[in-house]
Amino acid sequence: MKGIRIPKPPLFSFRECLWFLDRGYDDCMHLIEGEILYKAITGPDGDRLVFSVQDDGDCLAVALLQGTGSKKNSALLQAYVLEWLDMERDLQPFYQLLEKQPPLAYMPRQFSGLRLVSIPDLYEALCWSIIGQQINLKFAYALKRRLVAHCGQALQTGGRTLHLFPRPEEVLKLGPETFRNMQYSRSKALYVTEVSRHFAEGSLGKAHLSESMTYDEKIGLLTAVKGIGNWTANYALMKSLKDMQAIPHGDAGLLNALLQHGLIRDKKDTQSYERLFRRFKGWEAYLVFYLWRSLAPASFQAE
DNA sequence: ATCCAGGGGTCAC
DNA sequence: GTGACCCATGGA
Repeated sequence: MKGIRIPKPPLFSFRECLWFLDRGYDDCMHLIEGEILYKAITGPDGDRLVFSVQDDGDCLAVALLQGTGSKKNSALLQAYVLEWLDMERDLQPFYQLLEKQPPLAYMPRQFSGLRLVSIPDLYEALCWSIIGQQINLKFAYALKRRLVAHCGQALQTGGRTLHLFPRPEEVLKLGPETFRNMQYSRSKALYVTEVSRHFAEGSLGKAHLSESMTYDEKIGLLTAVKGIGNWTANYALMKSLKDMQAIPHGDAGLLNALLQHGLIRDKKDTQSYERLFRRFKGWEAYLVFYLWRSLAPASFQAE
């Protein structure tokens, strides 16, 4: 297969996306070397693919490093990258809204071209959001790495190791002792198991959250699962289904960012909170993502 | 030492 | 519907 070239849309910055993926945490689901991004995914027929993405002028260059170079896989990779880096969205209306809010007006310039980097695999997104509940991110990434190392598949390519997120069936094989050894709390272990069971049984999946459903219906479906609360449901809708209405209400980082920008007086200032999000109707998830972006430690701010 | 981290469940009122 | 409490661990 020849490499794929994907034209970059306006207001797209691979560097900003790369910055997000490499913002100082030890994420085991991709690898970054210099300006090259590596990832492994599983195709619909179980094909395991390793690929790289890098900037190439007015395009992104995607190269298949491991797996069958079929036309089908080529199309799959292209679709995956488009979705992963949210390349098919016109950010112009969002930037216009930001510019109307003085505390946020710097964002279109400072974070220009940053896309909502997603987690296309809903199962992975839900597991990750459960793992990340309440604990600091560094510890959360360590917990994820242990789970992936324990029951995910590792692919070796040219001296690099890329991991596939475990299948729910693999996670269901883990006993309580294994989770405890990985420093999962009993609740976390239970919630991850519950989600795995639903996916393994086919009672939950992306197909259950069709685009014809309303936002409230999707939230209701997700929060019916033990361990998925309002925050987690919204996080998953935002990061996996890219539902622009999704807001992880109560999120500590979100509230801190709003405070820092003077957009709310305190963490109970629901009036200002709701007024702000009303102004960003249709772009709520992007606003949250950009606010999170603004929280980056100075050492990881882009130059 | 104390509080907070990209929360959620449970139970009392 | 709201509030207190627990879970578990690491970082500041």
